[in-house]
This record gives sequence, structure tokens and C-alpha cells, in this order.
Amino acid sequence: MLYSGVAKQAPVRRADGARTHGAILDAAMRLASVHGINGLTIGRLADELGISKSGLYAHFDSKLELQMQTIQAAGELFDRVVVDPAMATPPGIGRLRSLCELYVTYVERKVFPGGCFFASLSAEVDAQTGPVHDAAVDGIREWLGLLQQTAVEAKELGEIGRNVDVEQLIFELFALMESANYLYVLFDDVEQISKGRAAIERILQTAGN
Amino acid sequence: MLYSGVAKQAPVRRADGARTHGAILDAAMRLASVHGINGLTIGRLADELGISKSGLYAHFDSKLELQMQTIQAAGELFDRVVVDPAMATPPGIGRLRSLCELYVTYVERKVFPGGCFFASLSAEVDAQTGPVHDAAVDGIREWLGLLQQTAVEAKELGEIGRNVDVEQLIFELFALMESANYLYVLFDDVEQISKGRAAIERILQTAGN
DNA sequence: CCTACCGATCGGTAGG
DNA sequence: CCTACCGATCGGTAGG
Repeated sequence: MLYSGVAKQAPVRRADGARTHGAILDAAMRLASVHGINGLTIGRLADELGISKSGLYAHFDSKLELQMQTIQAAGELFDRVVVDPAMATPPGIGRLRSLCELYVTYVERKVFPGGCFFASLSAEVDAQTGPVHDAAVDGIREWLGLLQQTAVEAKELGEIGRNVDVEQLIFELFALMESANYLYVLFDDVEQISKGRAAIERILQTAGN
Repeated sequence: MLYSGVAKQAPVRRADGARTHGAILDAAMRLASVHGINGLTIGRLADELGISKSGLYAHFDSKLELQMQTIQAAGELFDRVVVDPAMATPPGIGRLRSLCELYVTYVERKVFPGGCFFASLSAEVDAQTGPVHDAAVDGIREWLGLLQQTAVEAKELGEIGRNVDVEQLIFELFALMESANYLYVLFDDVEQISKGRAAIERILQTAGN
């Protein structure tokens, strides 16, 4: 979506190249979701796409650049599927609920075959250092920040109790969303999604009393 | 601990060999905790230990066997640090609280440099197939089962309300423990541990009213 | 986008 | 536990 847009407006890259570029990133996201960002190798990706390794280097100068662009593309997909639709709900606890519900549905629908892309990515590189680690941290920080800001707005609107600790609330909502994702993928058991939904709804009810 | 015991009682393996075997698994656990079970390579491990690659093959027939024994050793360490000490607390909600508290402390103390070994492992191999995936699933299942059983006992003793859904309770406790681990390592922020402790205590209070 | 190639590292083996 | 080696794959380059 981003890349087709770029291709139409910026003639730096020909339409074919842009289409290939997008197809590469789609395949890269799928591979990284299942095998990890470190398991995403140039050879495997080239095989998957039916092109040569050096063909990939026409699009990416290095593996690191491929990894970073893959992470960015995953972030844009996440925004499109989870964040943007929630913005249709007016500010307040309803928007917070929308964010949580859209996240759980995004996991349940297996937008990425390995579950939430950023959950997998962060767990993989949490104890490492470098640009990939930093991008993972930034992604989670941004998501947590959005949840936090949405909750603060809801509190200012009087839809969340004055005595509620918003940071603590977000920690708990985040924990329940992540666990629903994690256990759903690990056990291949949709019941985990239901438990997550139930817990989230209970916490939101309590906060919004 | 297991291996020194085996060495004393089973003369199949000489004391030196047993000591080396244990040292190999210690290093393997550390490497796997930071780089993942797939990032645990024979060459890296041999370097770390100052021996040759073929030297490792005197102890393990294949990489898969090394991986499986590393996972088993991590499980034994987890039992020693988290599960066994909790059994000193009598059955009931106190034991459930002990299990949670010992887990959080195990994370906080960085027994493994990459956080909880099984959390990292499971997230890494959740979307894959094979014996390593199965061992990861079994580890988490066993841990969840222990929590569940402990909670059921507490309910039978009347220390958890009759109207409490025990499975839901365990899902939520698990989520909070895992998130404390995950965010603590990712952000290197001990505040995440405090949030986890606070949320766990609140949930236990509510369940035990 | 291709073929052809590079040095490094992978898991693993032969033989001691 | 060692040296010496195997074929496969890694990220990457030269040259087109």
C-alpha cells in the first residue's frame, strides 16, 4: 500500500520494481513471523520468491536494511489493521476498548501466521543489541504510548475513575492482550482468545465504573 | 546438580566428563537465553568453552540432542529456583502466591540473562514444528498445570471464592507474570516488575475475598 | 534482474 | 578430547 503509493507519485522507482519491492516485503514479513527476524535469510527469501539472491540485492543493500524495512512494513500493516480503524471510535474508553478488541481480532485472524509480529520480534531480540533491537523496542513503546494516551483522554473525559492508576491499567491490558496472542499461537487454542477478551472487558468495566 | 549426582552414583560417566557435561549445559543455557535456541550453534558454544567443535560431539550426538538436554537442564533449574521452594508453603492461596512471587523474583534476579528461559523459548518456536517446539509447549503446559492445580486446592480449602473461575484466574496471573518478564527485559526497567507484583497481589486479594 | 564467485560459518564425520 | 576435513548455506560482491 505504501509502496504502490510511492510508485504512483515518485517516479524514482518504476512500477514493476515497486511491485516487486512490495512482494518481497510481504514474503519477508511472513518468513520473519514464523522463523524470526534472524531466521529470515537472503537465500530462503530468494527461494520463496523464485529469484536469485543477487536479485534481492537490487532492492536491498544489506540484510540489515531488509530487516529494518520488513519491520517498518509490519508496523504499517499493524497501523492499518489495528490503530487506524480504532480512530473511528471517538476519544474515551470506547476508543480504548476498540484498540484492545481490534488487537485481539488481529491476532485471532492470523494476519501474521506466527501471531503478533512485534510480540514475536521483541521476544526474539529483547536481550540483544543493535538497530533491530531498537526498532522492536520503539514499536512496543509506540503501541504502549498510544494505549496510555487513549486512557488518559478517557480519564479526562470522566470515563475512567479518578482513582484509577492509568499506567497500571495499561500494563494489565497489555499483559492480557499479549498473553492471548502468545497462548493462542503456542497451543493453537482459540479458547485463549476468549479468556483474553473476558479479562480485558472485566478490567475495562472496573476502570470505567 | 543432576549431573554431579549422576556422576557420583552412576559410574558410566567419569567425574571429569560429568563436570564438563554440566559446564557445557550451563554455557548452552546462557547462550540460548540470549541468542535463542536456534542461535545456539555448535561453533559458538565450543568457542565459549574453549574446546573444539568435535569435542562437543563427544558429549552430544547431534545439535538436536544438545538443544533437548539444554531445555531439560533449564527446566530442572526452574524447578529448583521456583517450584521446589514454593512447596515449603502449605497448600492453599499462600502457595499460589509463593509460586507467583518466586517466579517474579526469578525473573528479577536474572537467573537467565535473557529473562525467563521458557518464555523466550516458547515465543521463538511457537510457530514452528518438531521436538523443540513440543518440549517448549510441554514446559509451559506443566507450569500452567501446576498453577491450576494449586489454585484448585486453594478453592477446595475455601481460600478462593466459590464463584471464581479458576482457569480464568490462572490465565490472568500467567499473563501478568509473563508481561512483567517481557517488559522488564525489553526495556531494562525494574518498574515493570513492580507493576507485575502489584497486579498479581490485587488479583489474588480479589480471588481470596 | 542474472551467473559466477568469495570467505566465513553451519552441522557433522573420519580417524585417532 | 584433538586435527582435518565434508557439503551446504550464510551474507555479500563483481560484472554484466
